[in-house]
Amino acid sequence: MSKVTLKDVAAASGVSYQTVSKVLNKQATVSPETEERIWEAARQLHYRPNVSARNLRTQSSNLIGYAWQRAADESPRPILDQFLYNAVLRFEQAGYHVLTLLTGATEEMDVTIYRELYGRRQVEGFILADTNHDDPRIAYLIEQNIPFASFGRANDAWDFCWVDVDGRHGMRIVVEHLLAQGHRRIGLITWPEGSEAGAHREAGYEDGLAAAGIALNPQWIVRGENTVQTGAEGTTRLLDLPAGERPTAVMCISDFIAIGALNAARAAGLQPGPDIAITGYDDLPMSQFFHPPLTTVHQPIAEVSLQLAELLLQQINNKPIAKKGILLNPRLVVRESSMR
Amino acid sequence: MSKVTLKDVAAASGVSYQTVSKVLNKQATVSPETEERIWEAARQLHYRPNVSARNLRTQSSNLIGYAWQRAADESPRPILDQFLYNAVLRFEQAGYHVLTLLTGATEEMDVTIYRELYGRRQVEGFILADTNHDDPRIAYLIEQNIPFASFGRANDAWDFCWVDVDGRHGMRIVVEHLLAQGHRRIGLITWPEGSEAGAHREAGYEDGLAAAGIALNPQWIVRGENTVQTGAEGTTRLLDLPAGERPTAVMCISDFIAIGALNAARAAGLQPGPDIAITGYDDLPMSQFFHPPLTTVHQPIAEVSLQLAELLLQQINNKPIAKKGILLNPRLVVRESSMR
DNA sequence: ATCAGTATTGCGAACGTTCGCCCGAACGTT
DNA sequence: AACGTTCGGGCGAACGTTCGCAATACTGAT
Repeated sequence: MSKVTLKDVAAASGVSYQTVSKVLNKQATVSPETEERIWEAARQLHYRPNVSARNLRTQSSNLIGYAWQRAADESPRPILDQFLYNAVLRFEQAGYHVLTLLTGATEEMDVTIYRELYGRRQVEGFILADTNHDDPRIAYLIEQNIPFASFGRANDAWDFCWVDVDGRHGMRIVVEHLLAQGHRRIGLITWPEGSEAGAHREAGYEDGLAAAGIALNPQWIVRGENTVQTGAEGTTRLLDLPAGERPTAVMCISDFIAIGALNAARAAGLQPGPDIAITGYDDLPMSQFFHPPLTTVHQPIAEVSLQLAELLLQQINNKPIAKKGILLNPRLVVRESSMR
Repeated sequence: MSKVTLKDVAAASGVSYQTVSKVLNKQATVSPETEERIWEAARQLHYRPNVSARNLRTQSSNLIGYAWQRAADESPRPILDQFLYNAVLRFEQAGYHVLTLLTGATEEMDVTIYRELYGRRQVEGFILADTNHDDPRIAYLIEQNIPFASFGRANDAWDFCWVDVDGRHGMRIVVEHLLAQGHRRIGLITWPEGSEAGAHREAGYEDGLAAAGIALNPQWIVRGENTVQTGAEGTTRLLDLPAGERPTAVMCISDFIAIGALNAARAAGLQPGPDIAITGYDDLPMSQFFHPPLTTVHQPIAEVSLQLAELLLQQINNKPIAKKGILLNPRLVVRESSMR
């Protein structure tokens, strides 16, 4: 049971072990009889190639690294899990496996794990997520010329492979939907400044208002971490504005925040939908079951991971890459939380 | 930049490459000066050991396989993600990395992926989740004597390493809580028969009723897949029972089902909590933000993954194992959905 | 009968480590 | 002055593949 090698198969079928290797890799010109004999022996002995030996010889590993970033607050990220699932799916089709790494809290340390894994030839490339402006990981990977592709953009000047969902467009269509519902005073609960994705989505909010000729009111914008509590406190603050300035609709930059907004609105005696419109962003699996069901923006996650995998595989195999950056469109999902 | 090997470091420091290996692995008796010279050269040249070569020589891979099962309905499993995160954390501390595999829909095919990966010496062991009675994967791994540890039990007669959360106890404390609230007619919405975890939880439900001297009413038990819809339909069915038999409390076997129950109860004009008690199981991150917040059972997931990793590492390193099965206690989390 | 040409298979080498054993020199001991 | 001991380090071998080229046998044509 222990370990059967090429030599064992060779001995069993009466040829040299190198010939066995060639036959098993379908790159030999041998007589049909010996070929069958070899295959039969391999089957009988349950031969499996040793990946370490193969990798050493071929100077490859067929492994992709994906570093999982976990926020300090332990909040899970259903989006990323779905993302990971689909990426793994694509990579396995291409004969690659995915190594799941963990990345610490400190940004500086991040780079070491990429450096080590690639330096040791353990992985052939990386998939990144949760990227940000001036992301040190991206800077490092570009500089070292290490194959990678990221979910999310970074600095515009940097030249690398990425796939992103157009948050600017996503937020804009939310605004347009709310305008169509007759809303004129629209609040926004968003993340702290400094987030690349956040900046794009905020731009979409501004675009939408500007297109409708509505002047931006700074008091309509509230910031906080990506928590339910932020949504609750932000909504309370917006509702405390004087009647003439108080928003009749609240856009949240994530479903997580939106659920806090829903709760706070109800606590204030308002029924989300008829009394105040509330929208989210991400379309978490649960969001359709909130009370009321949440209007939100759905991102084509499966498509993102597919394209990302494609980009990375092309780099690894030195294929020409048509377009390094791919921007996908999200889709508005209207539910009761924004219907009068 | 390409690839610097032991020989390069040896040439730079004027010793044989085997000596460099020993020094870098801290198992050499050399003079302090040469040692420092070697380290310095390794640092300057950015030497990183080639894992394939090392693995080939040492007959190890320092890799653990974890096969991710995805339900056909695409529903994500936040619990499992949290589980995976903590397991990876522990393994990385021990110098292992985790390979994330995908497992198809068909149960038979499952075994091949385990067979291949272990046979090719790509991984040294496996972590399993979502186990069931007569699980073919477990049967195979036991038979082949492949190191593994599973989240969840299987057949009692099988001897293998597992960690589980005591669902029987979990459901029982829910019953006791409801009894204390004055409920006597308690419904149960559960999975289809044939689930190991389901059977344990159902037993806890029965235990609790029996201890209180309440006869089990078959009509109180409704079954369906693990979806929100099941919860909604099940609740409606329970509420349709004649007044004398109609449950005043509905226990759900998962939070997913419970959210459907909450919605259906409200749709029937009942306020969850005062009018009808509803409980879940799992304590999803979102559950505390439902409307009303959901009473549920919290599982010590981080502890589960820690113990699981420990069990697997002990097997791999041929350490003696004190206890092959570890049963952890869950914790009741009382929220408004079950408070009058 | 000789020769080129092709079909089949063998062989040496290399990928980059780790491990056990050997060897020379320096040391102190009897 | 001869003899173990220890220290510092070198050397051969092996882990299991893949790959290019060499070698043999067999085919058909001249």
